Amino acid sequence: MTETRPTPKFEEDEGAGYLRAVGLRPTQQRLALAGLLFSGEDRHVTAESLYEEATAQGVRVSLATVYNTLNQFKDAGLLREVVVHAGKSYFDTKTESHHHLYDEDSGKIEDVHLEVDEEQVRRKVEVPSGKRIAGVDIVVRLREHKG
Amino acid sequence: MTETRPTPKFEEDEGAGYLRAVGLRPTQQRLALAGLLFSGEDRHVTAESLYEEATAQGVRVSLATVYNTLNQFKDAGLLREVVVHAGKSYFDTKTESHHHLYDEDSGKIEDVHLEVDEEQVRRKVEVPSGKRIAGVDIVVRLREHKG
DNA sequence: GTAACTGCAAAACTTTTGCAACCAG
DNA sequence: CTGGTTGCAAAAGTTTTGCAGTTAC
Repeated sequence: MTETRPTPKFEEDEGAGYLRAVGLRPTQQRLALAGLLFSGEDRHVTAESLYEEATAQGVRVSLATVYNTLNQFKDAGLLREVVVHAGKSYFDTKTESHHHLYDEDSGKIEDVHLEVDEEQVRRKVEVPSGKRIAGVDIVVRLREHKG
Repeated sequence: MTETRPTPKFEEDEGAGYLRAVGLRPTQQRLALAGLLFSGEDRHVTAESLYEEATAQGVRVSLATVYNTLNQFKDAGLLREVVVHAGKSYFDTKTESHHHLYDEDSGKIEDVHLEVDEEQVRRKVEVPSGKRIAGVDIVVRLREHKG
């Protein structure tokens, strides 16, 4: 790998291999959605927002397939789910450890890097036997100053 | 503060004042639900779980009213919402700063006390003008060890 | 008495699912 | 070909809402 520029995780002409590598058949819809998700900057999407984006670009895909695809990508480790609102699922293309800023008024999510002592968390928390810590999520909630 | 015994926030015979203090008319349903929520230990409920509990005790209340009441209590500051799952709203009777352990398999929530340097968070985060940090929530997710 | 509140059912949303048609290999 | 995928519509699950009737004060 020649790391001279921000390497996109996904290349239009080799998307098929990218999906096969995680056990997913590279279908038209998956390739198109992966292209939207992984070709550029890291991003946060909802099923609805990705569906609208795909549709706007002329990609023929159903909302149900977007939901299914997002969940498949999540299970394959290509996406992370971000839980910030009880009524909506957000997905983040950045899978490395980081945390989130959530604007409760607009619904916008941004990444924030906080040094969390995961070791401190592991020491503080009594993990029941048979269980493991699947993740530590921090959400910083923003609201308008006036109520 | 004389903290010699676990002071219930809510006393059956003075629940009315407790609700009036936050601007809510003490109706039968609100008194009954407040009794369930605030008479004993701190607890975590969903609308559904509280509705079932109330119904089991013979309290006549509708699910819609439980939803409305939980949201009114939240707005009044008597409850905190805990967002751990995109498809369900949880409410916590403990309103002081603390964090949560969430078992993704069973859906159970427990409190966990982590010393988070809120000041560090405030320094790290660029708060847009007109916005304030409404809260910093940490969720430690537990899953079964085998996948 | 009257405004606030409740109950019910319906509506609104988000997400999942069943199944016939379709497509990748 | 053949099984994995997709699309559609329907179903499922949670939460909100409209409105007539009830209740607190």
